Amino acid sequence: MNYNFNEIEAKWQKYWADNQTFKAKNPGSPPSEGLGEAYYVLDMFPYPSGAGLHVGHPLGYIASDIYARYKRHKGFNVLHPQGYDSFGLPAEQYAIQTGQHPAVTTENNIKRYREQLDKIGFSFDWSREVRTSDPEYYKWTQWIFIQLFESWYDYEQDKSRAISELEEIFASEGNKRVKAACDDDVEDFTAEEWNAFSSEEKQKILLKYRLTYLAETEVNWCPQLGTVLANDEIVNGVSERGGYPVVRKKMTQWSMRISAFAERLLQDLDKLDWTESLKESQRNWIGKSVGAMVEFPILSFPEGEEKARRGYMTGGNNAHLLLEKARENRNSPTDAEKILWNHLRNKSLGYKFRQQHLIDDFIVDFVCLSKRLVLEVDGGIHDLQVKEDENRTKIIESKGFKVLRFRNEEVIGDIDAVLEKIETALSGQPHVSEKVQKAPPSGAGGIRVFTTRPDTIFGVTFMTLAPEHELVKKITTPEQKEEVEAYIAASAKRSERERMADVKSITGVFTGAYAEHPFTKEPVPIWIGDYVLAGYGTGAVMAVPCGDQRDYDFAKHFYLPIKNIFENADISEEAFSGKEGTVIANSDFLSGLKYKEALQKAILELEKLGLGYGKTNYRLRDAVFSRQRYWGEPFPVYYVNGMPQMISAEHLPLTLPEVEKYLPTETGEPPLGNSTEWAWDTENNKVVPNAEIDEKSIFPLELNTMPGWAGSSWYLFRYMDPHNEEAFVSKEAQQYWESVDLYIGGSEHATGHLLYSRFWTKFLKDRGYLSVEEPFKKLINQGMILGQSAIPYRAKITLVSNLDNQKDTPDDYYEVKADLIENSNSVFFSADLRAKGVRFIQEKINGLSYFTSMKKEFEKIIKNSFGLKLEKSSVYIQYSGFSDPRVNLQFLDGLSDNLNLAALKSSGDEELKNAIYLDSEGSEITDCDKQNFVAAREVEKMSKRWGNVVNPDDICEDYGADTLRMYEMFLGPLEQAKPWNTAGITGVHNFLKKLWKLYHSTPNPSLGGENSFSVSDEPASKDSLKTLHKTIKKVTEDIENFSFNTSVSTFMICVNELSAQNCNSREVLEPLAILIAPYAPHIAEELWSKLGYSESIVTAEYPVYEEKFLVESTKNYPISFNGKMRFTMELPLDMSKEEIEKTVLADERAKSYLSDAPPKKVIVVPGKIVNIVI
RNA sequence: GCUCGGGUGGUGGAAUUGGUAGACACGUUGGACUUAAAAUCCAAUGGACAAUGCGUCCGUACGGGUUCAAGUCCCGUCCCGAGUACCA
Repeated sequence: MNYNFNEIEAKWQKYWADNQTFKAKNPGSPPSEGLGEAYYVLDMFPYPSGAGLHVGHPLGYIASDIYARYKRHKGFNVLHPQGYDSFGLPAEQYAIQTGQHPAVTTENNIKRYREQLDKIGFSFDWSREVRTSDPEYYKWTQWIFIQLFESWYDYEQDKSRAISELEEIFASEGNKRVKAACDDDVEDFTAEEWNAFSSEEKQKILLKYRLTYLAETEVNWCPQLGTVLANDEIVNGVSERGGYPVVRKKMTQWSMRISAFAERLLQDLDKLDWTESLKESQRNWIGKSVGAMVEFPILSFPEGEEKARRGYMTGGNNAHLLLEKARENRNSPTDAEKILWNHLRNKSLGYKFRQQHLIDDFIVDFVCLSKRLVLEVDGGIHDLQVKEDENRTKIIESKGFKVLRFRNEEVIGDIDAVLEKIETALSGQPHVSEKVQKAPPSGAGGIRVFTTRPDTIFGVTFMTLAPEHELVKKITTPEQKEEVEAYIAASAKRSERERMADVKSITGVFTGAYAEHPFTKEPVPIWIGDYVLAGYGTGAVMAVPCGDQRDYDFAKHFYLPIKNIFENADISEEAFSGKEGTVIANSDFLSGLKYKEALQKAILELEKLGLGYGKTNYRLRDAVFSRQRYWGEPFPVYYVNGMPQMISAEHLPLTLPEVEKYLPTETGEPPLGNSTEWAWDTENNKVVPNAEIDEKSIFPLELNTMPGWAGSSWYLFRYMDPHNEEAFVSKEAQQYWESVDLYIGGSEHATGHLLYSRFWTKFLKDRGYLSVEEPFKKLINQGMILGQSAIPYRAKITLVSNLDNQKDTPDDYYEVKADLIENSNSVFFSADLRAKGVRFIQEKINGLSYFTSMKKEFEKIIKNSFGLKLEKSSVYIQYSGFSDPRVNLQFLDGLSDNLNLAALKSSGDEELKNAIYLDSEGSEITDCDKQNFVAAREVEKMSKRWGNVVNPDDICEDYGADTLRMYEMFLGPLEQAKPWNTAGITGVHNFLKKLWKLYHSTPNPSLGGENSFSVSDEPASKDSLKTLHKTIKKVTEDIENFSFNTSVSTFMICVNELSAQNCNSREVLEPLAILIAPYAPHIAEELWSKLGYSESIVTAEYPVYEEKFLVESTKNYPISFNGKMRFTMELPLDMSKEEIEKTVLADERAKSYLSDAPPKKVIVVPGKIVNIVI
């Protein structure tokens, strides 16, 4: 019998299906005893696309399948399910184009997927299959959504709680003391106020606390896809799917308050057995930064806004003039001022006072900022200005200050009485140290910035706002208005992409306004610049040019001052960004302090002033949860007076309605708006036609659907108890299986799916529905299997280099005539021409631009493509797109690299059709038959478009599933990306044939050459047992370390050795079959049944490694001289060090290396090595 | 820029705590079997020198260092890949 893999594999696949071999046992259902220890192995479930599987897809499934089967042999009750993430864009796009219902497309695709998967012999428990688009499944997705709606996040207890508990708190004590995750614009209210609110007002407020909430947010709108996208669905400023542009737009959307979980999501990463790089991605995404929120009061406003202001110095919208005046006043105080200052300075009264200080547009004589107390000393002339003084006092008091007025005589005559009055006033004023979270203390408003370096606050020389910052319009002076508006308009036009591509250019405009430095009280000019992002922090920065490179560049560019506040730092060329060990200088009370001390001190002082507080900022934003699509979970939501209401859980699922068109409606509503039956009857609890909406008992339903990650965020729990109609998972099942022990999937989900499902798991745990905090204990990212593509090198670039000036130009270059390049659409050149080193020279330099941002990329291309190293200053380019086009592999002549130009030119691609092709000599190809054009090969993603997809079905047909499984593992480490090369598969296939032969007798040609099964019951030889146990040891270690490639090698070595030993002893071949069963299950089953077993091999006990078979009495010692191995010697292992040394040195070969001189030193490591130093 | 991985034959890749570098396989070359091819089997295969063997030298991106001994540890440099990016 020969190894007929097709027959064997079909037979066992049928057997497994018929016998439900891989059905995992659940607690509660019979047989409930002896379940064994639970082990949960999960693959990321696939989206069933129309293209079917290629050989890259099963890689992770094979690895997890091997592990699952291994664990079964080890006696575990293994849960190894599979399902489909079956809601998604492609089916819907297809529906838009063809009108075919996405459910039909999806069903067909799933069928195809299942067929393909079945052929590979996975040990999935298909009785537990889930599909996210199945109403019985998404019923529970909707249910979880409702739970989120009914919850809020309590920072005090650091967990999610029921919204009813929050209502209780509001009713009994208002919201002041509640530390909850909520919207920014929540206003304080008391219990009385709360109780007096109408039901609608209450709902509005509660919405700001719910873990899923409806709010107008700035979203990423993708016009081409007609939907919004989450941050993780955008790659490089364009949509992940389709690569369409994305714009910012304000829309009312459902959001998930994932930001409330930021700290837990970050902290708990440490508990997980994930790769460091993956954890790092999540850390990056969460983006925690610790620092301070600081407020810079705004000093000046343009005329016209608050014109009525009067003071001793009116009309001053130029704060620096005021400040100059203040400085002047400080330098020439009146006698009374001098006396008073002597009593106030240095915190003599316990509080810090400042003199001649600017408040709004007024210079006051003295002020204690932390107590909001202003002292004025009036001289004689003020008698004439009583009215103006009153006015001035009023305005200052409106800013929250108390004003005390003294006359010169009072101060000079009885300073003690004056001081007493001041002390009384001070004690009567509240201490302003409250965090500046709510309205800023000065009524005029301030600019709030987030900084991680409050210690550098004395280095602030200007501020920069994002162009979109809401204050920009308010503070811009009339003189600057035109310029500022032009700048805002220009930067609004620039797309996200342009902004990213052009990182280096420095742009910005002065607003004309000034802010006040919280400590020095000096004016700080306010600029706008698009290096500041509206979306991060507060959209404003305090610029510290000496410590931040971007601020530094900005300052240099606009000739703004740069103040050095670091001891011994050279900032003449660039900013100094050192932290640890840095000593702050030139910074008032921070001078001489080290970074850490200064940081704390700065925050403390800011808090005292009421102008700042320590704050932790996260980059993680709340996730937008609405999609304007058809093919997704409907929200269980209807609207009463515009307020969202949940459909109660017992009426779920709310199933997707039928629509005629899958496009948005004419009025721009989502596709569900096309449905005529999409209203909710609250009396009968069912969906009714839209026409019946009366806003009394029948209300409109939500038109958006949920995003793709909704269903995938919790599916792991559904597998535990997939048919439960009472709950998404029973407590019993969940507590038995806990969470996923091993999760395998692609790294592209690092910041999407993996973060969201951690979030939902934590939430469900908080609310008591789960016993675990994290969904995936161990996670492995399988690398991608790549295909090959063919590339004609594009030469549509104009390059002028100063190569002529360089002495060492390559001899072997080829000149391509400039006019050839100029006159064509595209020029491609043969890969072998490129290899020679090509140089393009154009004589006329017309319209050349110099793009800094492209330069680096270009230099790389020149270097990689032409092997030329160019001086940085020598490259000038005219950009016209560098990407080389990919050509479908079908255009290659056979297996060669030669492009079939005739076929290519008759293809549909305009560019390729009209292009000029240069052969290896650099001349244009006119005769496609005689001249060759060589395409370059590149390793990249498999894609139907490029014809480089390898189908696993074909491999199974030609070599068998066992070969495919082992070969995919053999390719290299699981986590590494690697190119597919079908040629190499023969090695693995031959191995399986050899394995088969071990169990069969040598063919006898006279009997027709048929092998027959033949295993002897004779005891195995010592060597064979040694081989077996060596293999058990290594394979077990490898499997535990997920080093599947090396275990395949180990099997090969084992079979090679056993073949050489002519081993056919049952004692060895039976354990070997079990060892290999996880990898090549079909052949193992076949051999197992031939060995006489009627039961499947899948639960056969894993062989136990026994050391005694490996014990050696001798060791082949490598003998090295000065560390270089020269020869080996077979010596007994129990030989002592001294004896070894003696024996080795006595050896003839050793003598010849020593050439009679005694060795300097002899190192003997028993059992390892002997090294002789000469 | 930052973070995390890497850099070993013609190729994919092995190499426990530092201890015989290149396991295993592909490819290539030669041979056997065949009318022939395929399949199968055997042998060789890091490079250079020597070539009959004995051998010698050089070799894990590059330059240093530690050590009896370095692919492995330390310092510096270069390059590649992935993620992320005016993150204040």
